[in-house]
Amino acid sequence: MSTQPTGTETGGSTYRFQDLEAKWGPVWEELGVFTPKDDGSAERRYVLDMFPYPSGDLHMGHAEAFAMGDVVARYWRQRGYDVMHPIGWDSFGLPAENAAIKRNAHPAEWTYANIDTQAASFKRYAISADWSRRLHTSDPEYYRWTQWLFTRFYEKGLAYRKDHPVNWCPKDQTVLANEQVVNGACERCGTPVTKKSLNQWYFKITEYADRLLQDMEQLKGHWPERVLAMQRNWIGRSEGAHVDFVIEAAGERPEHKVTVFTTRPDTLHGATFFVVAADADLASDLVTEAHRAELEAYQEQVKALSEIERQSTEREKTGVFTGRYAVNPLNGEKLPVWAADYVLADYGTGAIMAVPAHDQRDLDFATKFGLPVRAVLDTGEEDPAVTGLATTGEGILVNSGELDGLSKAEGIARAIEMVEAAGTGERTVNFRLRDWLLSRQRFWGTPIPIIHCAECGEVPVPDEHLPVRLPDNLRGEQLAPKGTSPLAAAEEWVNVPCPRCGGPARRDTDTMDTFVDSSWYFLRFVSPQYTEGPFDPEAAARWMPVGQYVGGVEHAILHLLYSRFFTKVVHDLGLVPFTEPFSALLNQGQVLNGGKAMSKSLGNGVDLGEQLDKFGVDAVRLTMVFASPPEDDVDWADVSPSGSGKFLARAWRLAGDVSSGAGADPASGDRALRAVTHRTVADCAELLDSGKFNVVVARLMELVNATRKAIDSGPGAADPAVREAVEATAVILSLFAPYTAEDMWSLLGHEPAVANAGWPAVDPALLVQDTVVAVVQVQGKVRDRLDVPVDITEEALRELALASEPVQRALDGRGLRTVIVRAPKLVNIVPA
RNA sequence: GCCCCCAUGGCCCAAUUGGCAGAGGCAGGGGACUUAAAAUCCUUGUGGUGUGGGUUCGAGUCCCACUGGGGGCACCA
Repeated sequence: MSTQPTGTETGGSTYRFQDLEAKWGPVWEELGVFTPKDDGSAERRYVLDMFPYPSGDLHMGHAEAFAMGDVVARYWRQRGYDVMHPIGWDSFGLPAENAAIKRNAHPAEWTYANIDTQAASFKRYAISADWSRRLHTSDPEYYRWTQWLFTRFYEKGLAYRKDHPVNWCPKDQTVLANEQVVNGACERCGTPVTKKSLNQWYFKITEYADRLLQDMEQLKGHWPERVLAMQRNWIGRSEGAHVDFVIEAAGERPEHKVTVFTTRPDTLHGATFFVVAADADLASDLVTEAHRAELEAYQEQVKALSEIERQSTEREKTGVFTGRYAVNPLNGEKLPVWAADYVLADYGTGAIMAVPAHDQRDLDFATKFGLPVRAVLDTGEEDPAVTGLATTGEGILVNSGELDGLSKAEGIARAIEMVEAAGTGERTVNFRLRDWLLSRQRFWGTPIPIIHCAECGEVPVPDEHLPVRLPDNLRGEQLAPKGTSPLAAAEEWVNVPCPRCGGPARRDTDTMDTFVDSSWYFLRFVSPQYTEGPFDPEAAARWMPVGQYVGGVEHAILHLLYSRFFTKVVHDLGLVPFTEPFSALLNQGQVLNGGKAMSKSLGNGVDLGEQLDKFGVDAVRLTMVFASPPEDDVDWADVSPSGSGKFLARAWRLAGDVSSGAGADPASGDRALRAVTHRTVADCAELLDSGKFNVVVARLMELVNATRKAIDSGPGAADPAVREAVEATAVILSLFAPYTAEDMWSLLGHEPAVANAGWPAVDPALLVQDTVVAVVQVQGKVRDRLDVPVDITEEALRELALASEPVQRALDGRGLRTVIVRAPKLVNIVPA
């Protein structure tokens, strides 16, 4: 007899996942069961998985993430909500361009071919997506509105250009946002990043720093705490003061006012020198002619460092004297002004007052260059000048004039009052967050809709001329990175008349970072065919915010912060009533193999397609969900897709065994099995609401085991309670294993689709037990178990417990000190 | 260096939020069926919850310290 390696057989029928996948895929396709009604007949809910980048076919990571999102979508649908669960592609980006260069092709060819591959895989994977809302960010119909939004940002002053030292990836030949630099290297290719001074486009996300921080209050409890912590960290709010220092005139150089940011104004009297960022214009402005050559040599030296070297905290401090002196506004002391690279040009004001006694970096610098150290806060520790360790704790101010005797906190408050009174400073809040550098010198992205005119300057492309389409005549080598955008080479595309004056003008040749595209796609999904704007505001108000967002924690800062920013701007434009895009966030874990992330270099990759061929879609999906809590990593070496397959076969066989007719009244069925069924349904709902998907599967396995037992050695296959149990199993299983569940539903005599069967009703009467087992402890040790009525009184239970023979034996004649009674479950007797 | 999370049978993981440590699965042992095997079914768990303290009648759960693992930030003034 020939057997399928994965088939299991009983009573003449065999579970073959291949057959089920072939049978039900087309049926669902025809039914279109996953398009929301959007008619107000049910409460709307929006479930969204972070849309994929089309790099080849789907992989194990997609399989996990989308399995999780689909559990939520399918559960909510069973609960009767009108669920929107769309799918699309983040289809602009460098890999397509690199592939095009290599194959002398257009990036669109590679991109759309991969999208087709992934779309087919998603269908096989039975994601309950609404395919009618499908979008691709590289479609002109989409990026038209990315450009439209850019124009709105521009009009509000939230998109601007500036000359600034930027992160430059020498390999990708493009600039990078701060968020895309990881440990001094390009997050995409790992190449050490260098600095380059360029004129680039920025979004003024810093203007929203406070709101991005404040509004996280709404997300608490619904977003993973660590994501909120990372964003908080990234925004980096710090309270302190701006203090003005006057730089004395020196020879040909006039007097100059420089503001510093400090979190420790209480230590103003401890400032012994002053430092400006070496790479800031300020350094060159201040330096005297006598010191200019030295500064310039130093600046060259700084520029030559890679970001990795520059960020090393091991590195010795370097710097040069500028020949100038700053006057301490509090005590009139003259402080030498140095230029150094440990002060950052783009944090605070790019200049600091150095207090070596109470700041380790300043102390290291002072030690290196023989500058004085003066402690002004007595912390009870040894003198930093002697130990080389700056003191940063609490203490009492000394050597600080009228601040003497105050605590650190009092000193900070008083010092701010003093500079404010003197008009030389003010309380302020500073953020670590920098503006978002959005322009890229590459081809395959959204063109920046700006025209540069010699007469009119920057002129936005009028809305009615959008989209600014990418030229389609560039391919292969013409797209090779050369440090300027390949678009610049498309002369007939670049040269256009100025929309304002009609004179000769040139298009901006940079494209947008793909994170711009993905910062609003969740809005486009609410009305993907809308032509009057990026989205229909009414549809957005109906569907948004997203009720459950699912994706990897690698986007904790980048995508999620940018999307929050975009949503706030769109809110300020009056287009949406809400200020946060994602009410709840689930970060699914990674799929590992043998304790490590799958990677080509380790050779431990697992191919999703092979797994699906071998075990079936349902078994792979079930394995992903059952392996661990959703947010934990899944190690493919530790799990058993074949075990999942066995369970599915076991569940499926139940449906074939049911011998009562569809519609049989369960009321007459076996009460014990009914109680298990209803308990399971009730518990699963609670578990799904709290995201414990793995436990739901475990509970479902229990139900299947109980049902098997009922058929084989209980009331038998004809008992209506068995049908009730199997129907509940099919519905719950449909969240994880849609093919198997659908076939069970069909075997039970129902029409498709089980996805719309509705969550089983729970009869509360079946959840209450009339007796429970009460545990009787003596000194915390279990001595007896009593069958008692659930509603037993404390007194009655106490009496029963004390009367128990094993308890009396354990007490051994000792008297009672305390008896704790928690009716009906527990009695703890403490002997005297 | 700073911050956050985690630690339960050989492994992946539950434990109604302070009340009997073990639900589910994997692996392993035993058995039924079979000429045999596969498949299927039945059956099988002293590890006391990383370590040391503490609170409590009672701690996997709360508090403190430590160890181990994972993650984030890191010249941010």
